[in-house]
Amino acid sequence: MVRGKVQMRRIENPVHRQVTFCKRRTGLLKKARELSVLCGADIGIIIVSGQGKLYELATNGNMEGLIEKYKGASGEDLLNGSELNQTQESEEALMIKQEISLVQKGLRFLYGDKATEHMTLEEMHVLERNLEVWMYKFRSLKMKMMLQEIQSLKNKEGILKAANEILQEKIVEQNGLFDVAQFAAHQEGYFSEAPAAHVIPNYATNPLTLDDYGNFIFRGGSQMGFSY
Amino acid sequence: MVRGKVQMRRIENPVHRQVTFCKRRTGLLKKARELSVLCGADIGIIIVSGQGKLYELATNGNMEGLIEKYKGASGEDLLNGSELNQTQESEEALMIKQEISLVQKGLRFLYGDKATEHMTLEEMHVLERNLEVWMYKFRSLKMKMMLQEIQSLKNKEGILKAANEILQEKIVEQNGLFDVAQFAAHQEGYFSEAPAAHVIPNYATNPLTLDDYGNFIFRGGSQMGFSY
DNA sequence: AACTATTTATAAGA
DNA sequence: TTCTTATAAATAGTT
Repeated sequence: MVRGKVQMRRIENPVHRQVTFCKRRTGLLKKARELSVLCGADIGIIIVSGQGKLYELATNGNMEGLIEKYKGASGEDLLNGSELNQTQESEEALMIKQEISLVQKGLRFLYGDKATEHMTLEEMHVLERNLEVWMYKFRSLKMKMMLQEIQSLKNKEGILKAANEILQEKIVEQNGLFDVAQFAAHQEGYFSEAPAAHVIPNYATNPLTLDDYGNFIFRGGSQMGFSY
Repeated sequence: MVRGKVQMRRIENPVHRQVTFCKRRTGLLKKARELSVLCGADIGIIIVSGQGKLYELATNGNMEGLIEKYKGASGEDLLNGSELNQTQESEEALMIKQEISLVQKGLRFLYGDKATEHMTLEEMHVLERNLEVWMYKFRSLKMKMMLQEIQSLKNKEGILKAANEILQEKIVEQNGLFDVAQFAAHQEGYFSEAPAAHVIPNYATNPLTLDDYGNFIFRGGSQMGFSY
């Protein structure tokens, strides 16, 4: 039992230290998972024990990505803009290829033979994540258009198939940097119900305002309502 | 004050979520510092909030060094294969494997040879729990994948219904530790809860999540209202 | 932020 | 290791 407060200094007894390490490590990772779930945060933890043993947690299943994000954020001050462009571009291409591969696997799973095509939970996680990132990348399209896209997707072959096709288009585009105008024009053709976009706004310099979301009625958050 | 257990799912109220994020983030970092001091471990934590804000802790004051160590180890991992892989495998991956394993066992039991595939009541409980976890993990996919999978299960007779029936048999055998009626009622609620109040998120700072996406696709939720 | 009723984590013992 | 249990610590909801 706990007798009095624990002194906050290194536990000298190696056995006690090991046991405490095991217990508290478990507790720490649990807390991290909870924080991630409750607050939608993305958390990565690296623990190196006194013996040099490594433990890790990446709540999104992608420590590398988190590290990149961390480095990107902390390196912002040092490196502005162009120098890393080349490597970032090839990384982008690699990522897109991976996304396509995963989406295609998802499609085979959905429309193909589920008996032979296995998707692990982890793959589903990554797929979900990639779709999220993908949507974020295209956030600069007008929300109204997005709504129509989504309704269109719903009516048509489904998000995975469309995502796949668009990603396929994007890989064609990847020789240059991503071109919003080109993509938007493509969207126009792809979704027949979409209104003609006479002007393609430059959202890089003109961020969306709330007015842009005007027709977009958001109906609350996720209400799956299960608990455990 | 704390009233009852906290439901382990995303906090929908943005204010509550933010407050909880702040409190639990502080708690997590404190736990990490304590573990580091008590056990001489080297710990790095990267947290990306839902708003994309970055928080970090490096107990030795050198996150870069820790990341290098991590990358070195996981690189070795890839080369060496099995042994390090076992100990250094991410908690997440381990959890997922366990989940899949148990669910597969459950499926074999339900649809395979019940005579040879034995499941204890405890395993059933865990399976039930894991199914909930599964459903939770998939909450933000809310896509055809989910729908088709679940409908497929439903068409087959429904794993949960079947599980319930079998649990009921078990319970009769074992003096009723488990309230099937309550469980079934709980199941009903999974997809039928009404959406919460209208919120207009700021997508400039809050990239769309698939939760948002799901509310487009399944607006109204009636399509998700299947029962078991 | 501060306050507490509760839950959760966990140190030590078995 | 794993379980038990007394106690410390964390924290959800309120003010």
